[in-house]
Amino acid sequence: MASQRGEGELTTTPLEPADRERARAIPEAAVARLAVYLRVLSGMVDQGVTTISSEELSQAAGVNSAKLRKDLSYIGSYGTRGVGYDVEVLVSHIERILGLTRKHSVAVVGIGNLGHALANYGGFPGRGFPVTALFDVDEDLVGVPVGGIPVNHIEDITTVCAEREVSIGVIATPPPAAQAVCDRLVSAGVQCILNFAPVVLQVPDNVEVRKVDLAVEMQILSFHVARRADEAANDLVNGIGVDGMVIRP
Amino acid sequence: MASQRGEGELTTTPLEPADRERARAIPEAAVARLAVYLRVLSGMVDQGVTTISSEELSQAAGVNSAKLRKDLSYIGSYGTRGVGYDVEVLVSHIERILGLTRKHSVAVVGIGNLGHALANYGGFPGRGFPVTALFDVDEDLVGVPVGGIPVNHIEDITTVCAEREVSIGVIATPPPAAQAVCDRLVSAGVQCILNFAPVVLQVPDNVEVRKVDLAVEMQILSFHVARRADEAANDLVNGIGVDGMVIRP
DNA sequence: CCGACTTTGTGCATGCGTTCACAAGCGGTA
DNA sequence: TACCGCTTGTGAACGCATGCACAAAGTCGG
Ligand SMILES: NC(=O)c1ccc[n+]([C@@H]2O[C@H](COP(=O)([O-])OP(=O)(O)OC[C@H]3O[C@@H](n4cnc5c(N)ncnc54)[C@H](O)[C@@H]3O)[C@@H](O)[C@H]2O)c1
Ligand SMILES: NC(=O)c1ccc[n+]([C@@H]2O[C@H](COP(=O)([O-])OP(=O)(O)OC[C@H]3O[C@@H](n4cnc5c(N)ncnc54)[C@H](O)[C@@H]3O)[C@@H](O)[C@H]2O)c1
Repeated sequence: MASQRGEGELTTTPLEPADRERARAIPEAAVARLAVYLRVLSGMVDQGVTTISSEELSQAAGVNSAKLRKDLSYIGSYGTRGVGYDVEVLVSHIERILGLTRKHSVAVVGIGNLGHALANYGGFPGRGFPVTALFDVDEDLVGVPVGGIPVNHIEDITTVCAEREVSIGVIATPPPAAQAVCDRLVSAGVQCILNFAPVVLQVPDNVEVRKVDLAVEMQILSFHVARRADEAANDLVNGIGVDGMVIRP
Repeated sequence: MASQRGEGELTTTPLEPADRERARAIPEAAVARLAVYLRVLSGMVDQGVTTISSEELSQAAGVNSAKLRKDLSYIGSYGTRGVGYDVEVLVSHIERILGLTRKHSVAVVGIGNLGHALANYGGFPGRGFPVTALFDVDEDLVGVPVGGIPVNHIEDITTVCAEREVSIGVIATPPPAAQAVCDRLVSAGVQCILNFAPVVLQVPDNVEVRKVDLAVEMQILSFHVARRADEAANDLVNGIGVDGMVIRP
């Protein structure tokens, strides 16, 4: 079912066989960083920077320069030794590898607190992710435009997603509704899902899910506070003050 | 400066020496999963489940059962062979390791689209993360209550953060303001920052930053679509149809 | 009390990701 | 053209995380 629109997508920007091999091999972690490099590089273009070294770019992106070079090497050799990288060339290659040569239409499901924020957010279209459809179960919301797009009823999800060629579905419903919404997105042919609801979604193999769980993020931060406070306590009993000074040498 | 409130925190829930060693050794990836297990287990408690096996819990959390057991082993041996884990015991141990035995007061900076959603969100307080302070630079917003809390002016950040013992700062301002806001949070003594602005923040070593970058998440999804479409194209030229059937054997 | 059955906890192998360190390559200069 | 200094690209080593497979340790029925 999901492959119905598949053939149409094959016509966009065919990759060279060599690139194909590489794309398969890029580690997930490197992909995430490539997206960050892309953002930094876009800023460079705006500032009129034409060339950048791995050292400079790695600083701006907050990573090790060796890691940066390795990440870039996954997508090919587009630098000039002794000089650095041509910013625009790098941008276009990263965009190509990340599949940003075509637009990815986004649907948001659940137009509550978070859904409103997402729909109103101006940052996505400019980066190739136009929000083209909004869905909610609340009759009072249906028809109301949010961020310029009228809310559709969740029942119409299959038709509307097909019409607008939605490729990414964002789930911003309460947790109990998330799995059902996910199932509907999947049967509407959406293969990429970004989930804000704190639940583990079950999906078929051909669907990619990423989750954003703010409570988990905070708990990780909490863990580090606790660990740090504990190390301080530990150091204290070992005769080292909290500011690093030795109390009783 | 950040250590001013440090000593007060040392009094909360001292860990046993054995736990201390363990806490230091827990891999970051495992910490993130422990938070997920905790959420799932909390749901189990509500359903009246008293005991759970690693197999069941791993299913519910969407991970491999061996990995789950290894993760749990980082925090100690609290299971019963042949039976499984006592849900409540496990909950309390994970909470202890994650430092959730004390509340972590949260401040949100930048009360725009996203800041409003965060301030109105009811999910944080119940998980030990009460939002106790809101800040914005916009005079029209100052004094207006959002989610029950009046917005303070950004200039008052140091005083207010100290008063309300803020331990986590959330940045939801436009990107150009993020680094300045971050610096102010840091000098106000906040050691944990959750950043929604798509910029790389520079912070001292004793401050922990986590970022949530939705555009990056979408680009990762985009990469997978591209890779998949490409594999399909590849299979096609090798004589395999998009639905997996061989066309010309 | 015993033996069969269940499930944990972990040693070990494997694979992935990071980092180091340097040869190869390029531009500039004399 | 030949040399010099700079930066890339990557082989190789290391460390961390994952998953397997099984001994150890417990429960439960008889
Ligand atoms: N607001 C936040 O800052 C925040 C933070 C972290 C996580 N989350 C998570 O994001 C999700 C949304 O949060 P929120 O604060 O926007 O909630 P909300 O209650 O404000 O909005 C939920 C919306 O989903 C709609 N909805 C409910 N069932 C639906 C269904 N079956 N199909 C379509 N729409 C449906 C509701 O009508 C409502 O408009 C929740 O799962 C929440 O846990 C939110
Ligand atoms: N809205 C979203 O769904 C979304 C999605 C992804 C990322 N983001 C990011 O989150 C951030 C906030 O997005 P938003 O849509 O809420 O923006 P917004 O423009 O709606 O709100 C920003 C708020 O920050 C305030 N502000 C500006 N400078 C400030 C300063 N120096 N100190 C304190 N407050 C200040 C503004 O007054 C405004 O109220 C942005 O960086 C954006 O890129 C937002």
